[in-house]
Amino acid sequence: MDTTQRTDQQRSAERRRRELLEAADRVVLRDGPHASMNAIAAEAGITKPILYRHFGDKGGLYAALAKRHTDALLNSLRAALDAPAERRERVEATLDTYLAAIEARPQVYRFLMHPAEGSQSDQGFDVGKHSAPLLRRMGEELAQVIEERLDLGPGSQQLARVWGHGIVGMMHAAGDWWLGERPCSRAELVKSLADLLWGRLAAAGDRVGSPGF
Amino acid sequence: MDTTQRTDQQRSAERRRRELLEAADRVVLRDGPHASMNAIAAEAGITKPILYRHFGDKGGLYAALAKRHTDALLNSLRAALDAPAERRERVEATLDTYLAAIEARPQVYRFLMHPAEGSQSDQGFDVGKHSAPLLRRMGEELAQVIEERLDLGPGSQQLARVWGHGIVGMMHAAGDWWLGERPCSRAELVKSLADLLWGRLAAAGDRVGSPGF
DNA sequence: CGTGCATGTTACTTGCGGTAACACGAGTCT
DNA sequence: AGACTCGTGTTACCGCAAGTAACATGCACG
Repeated sequence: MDTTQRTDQQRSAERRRRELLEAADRVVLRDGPHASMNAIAAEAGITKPILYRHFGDKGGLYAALAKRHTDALLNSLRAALDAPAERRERVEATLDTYLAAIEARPQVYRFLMHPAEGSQSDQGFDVGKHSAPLLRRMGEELAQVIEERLDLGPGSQQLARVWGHGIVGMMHAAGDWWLGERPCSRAELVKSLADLLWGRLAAAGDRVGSPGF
Repeated sequence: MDTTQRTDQQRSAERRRRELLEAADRVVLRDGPHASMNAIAAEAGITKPILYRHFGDKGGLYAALAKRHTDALLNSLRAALDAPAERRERVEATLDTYLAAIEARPQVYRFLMHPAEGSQSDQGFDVGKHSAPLLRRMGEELAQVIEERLDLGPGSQQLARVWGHGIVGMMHAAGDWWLGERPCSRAELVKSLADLLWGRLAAAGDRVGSPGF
């Protein structure tokens, strides 16, 4: 039978693919996202064309690589998001999980936000493709949780999606800035962001010099 | 005197530089951020080395190009942010201004978020550099406004910066997603985001199936 | 044995960023 | 006037990375 054959070959190919991905991971984490295919192939102990046979092109490799890390991070976030605790606690835990992840492995994080290399087309208007898939997936995921758990009245689905992407973007941008400047501890950052989401911006009083109008 | 000479030459050089920037602008808007230096030079009616004499390298050209658009956008945003109106109105006006800008010229917007090409180093850890300067500048600007206008108690400066970057990130991510999928009108998006900032997330009730516990 | 077929290689093409070397024109100094 | 400088422009090249073609090898199956 050729089915057993094929599965054997498939297994072998998948194992090989995983090895290649791990090698690529090492190189990308060492040299940054601009690592060359030659370097990755060398790290894996082989030569370029094999990479191309496995992943098509550089974009394919990077997509596969990104998927691993993205899946891992999303799993952590889901755990924090679904924990049996109060809403504020869950929000803070999720923020903290994300920030801890990007703090622990900045290169991974940087790579994930960066797949703007091997993309195709670039024709005209396909905006919204360059923003990392990680952000989109996190946004959709969060939107789903929001919509499942919160009672938002009419138009809830759309509102949840806006909020999902918005909150993820807030987390991302603040984290990016924080990682660069380290102006405060992670816990302080988490609390500040949660306060923002809890409406402290709207609740704060005006300063003396600017009375309303 | 050579001063008058020099100023003449400077004037001429600056005019030339502006012409080159406009040509580059046309090409980048037509071909996307991956436009080649050759293409830009051709559009300007000259050849590569001149571009390099004026801008150093591709990163320099892109930085100069980005600065123009960034300055323009920031001016619009400042106007909306400083308008004599209530806080909620100002926030909505600012969001709307930003979204209108990226809606009107997606390519410009895409380019501004994209200067990950001509960057240097890429050594190890300089995370926080790849995120577009536009986002950073917007974040700092907003932080300043927040800190000037709001009474946030102790630690206000730090809090304002976190919020500035966070809000800008929220606006950016939501705008990026919205521009790609167009799930609703601009006005609806603005209102949803403002609601988020006004604490509606914290105020919303739980859905039936998940009673906290 | 020969026939597939996956895996691996060397060697090449193409295209881009960046640079060196040379050429022309206009104003300046003596 | 002639030499000198200096900004502007060119052609032709280097180095490097993505991607591909063509060839080699090991191994199963008939």
